[in-house]
Amino acid sequence: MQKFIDYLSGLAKLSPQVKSAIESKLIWQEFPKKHVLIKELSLCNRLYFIEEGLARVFYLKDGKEITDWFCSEGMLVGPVVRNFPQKEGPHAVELIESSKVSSIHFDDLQELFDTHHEVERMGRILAIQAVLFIQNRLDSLQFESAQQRYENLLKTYPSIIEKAPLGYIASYLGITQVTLSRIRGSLNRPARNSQDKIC
Amino acid sequence: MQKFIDYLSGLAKLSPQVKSAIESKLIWQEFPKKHVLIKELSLCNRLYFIEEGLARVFYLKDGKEITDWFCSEGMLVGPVVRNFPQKEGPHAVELIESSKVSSIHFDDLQELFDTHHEVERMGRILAIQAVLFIQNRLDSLQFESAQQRYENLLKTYPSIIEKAPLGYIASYLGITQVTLSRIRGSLNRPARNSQDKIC
DNA sequence: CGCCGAGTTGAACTGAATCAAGAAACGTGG
DNA sequence: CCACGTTTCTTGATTCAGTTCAACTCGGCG
Repeated sequence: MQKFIDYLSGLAKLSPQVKSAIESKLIWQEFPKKHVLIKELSLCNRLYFIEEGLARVFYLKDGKEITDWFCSEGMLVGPVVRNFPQKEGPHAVELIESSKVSSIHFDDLQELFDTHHEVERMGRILAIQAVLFIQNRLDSLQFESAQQRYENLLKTYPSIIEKAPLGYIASYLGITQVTLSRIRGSLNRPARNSQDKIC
Repeated sequence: MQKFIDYLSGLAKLSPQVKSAIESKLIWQEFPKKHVLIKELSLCNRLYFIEEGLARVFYLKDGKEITDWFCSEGMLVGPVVRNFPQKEGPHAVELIESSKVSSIHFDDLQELFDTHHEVERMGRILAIQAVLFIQNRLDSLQFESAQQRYENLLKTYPSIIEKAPLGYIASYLGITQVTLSRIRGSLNRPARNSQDKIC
């Protein structure tokens, strides 16, 4: 719970009384692996913060599950990211690992926005961060090859690659399982030339 | 100038005194075609609103100009979109047509954020809109073919296609001029089958 | 033991990039 | 106003990354 507050006050300065106002609205929960944290983002009325664990945000596209986000420790999930007012499609959030989460009701958040200028500012900065984050993904999708994108993910979020199954990662990267498998293969094989004697 | 205020108050309710506080900070300018409105987004200290005309935001990538945004009437350009604090690369903004713009200094904007909760909220909502906008582009880049993307642009912003040269549009869509030219060709040709006698 | 989902591998196919050469349009200066 | 070079656009041939379809492997589990 403290982590959540710390995260938020890292975005914008929050006075002690605002912090405790936020804190009084938070709840803390622990859920097992595969728990469905949010069934449909558009109907979801809580904003979650992953204290520990790993979740994935996904949706159905032509009958296939598309992962469009992994939420690891210290990240937010909820209607803020994809949905404003309450529009947009049926994105769901499922836990990949058993996880500890803090959350706040959207109505409470809205009230905090109304009553505290500081919170509103925090919300603005949060949204701007989201812009920058997505901008990054856009650039990587536009200019990098599948392999480069995989390597970047490997660099920035190695934990995701260890924990999430291949198919999820592939759809997050915007490629097929098959391609991702080949990339992995080609990433391992070249090493042999120098050291191993396999032949 | 009024358009700018109207646009902003369309995002969040602004009281008359806040409106006039904003208005007092605005300046209005007119520039000819090809005028460089912003040389480097990262150094830019004004937020512009296109009242009339058309601009493009672009940057250099491996020696090539990449257009990453067209700003037509009723849109904002400036450090808000791509740059927060003052980081990020050398994005520039050039006018494609002669244009009329309103603008506000970033320091003034910051002051308005500080002094008026309403303005802060407006800023938050603006950022969220940017998130949704980019999210859309991301989805279209991930799932749509070059042709679909072109057709969508044609539907949503036909004016851009009329006014901007091919190369700009292509790099905005994330494809080459060559491909875009072929798409155009294939979009015209099939019509012949039904009506014309060319053979 | 055989089934099942997850991952790997092969072969054929495809959308778009690249390279390269023309054609059209667009100033700019004589 | 025409001749010129320059940029913008079109078209063809080739290449390549990544998809699709399909078969096959492997570890786990009823």
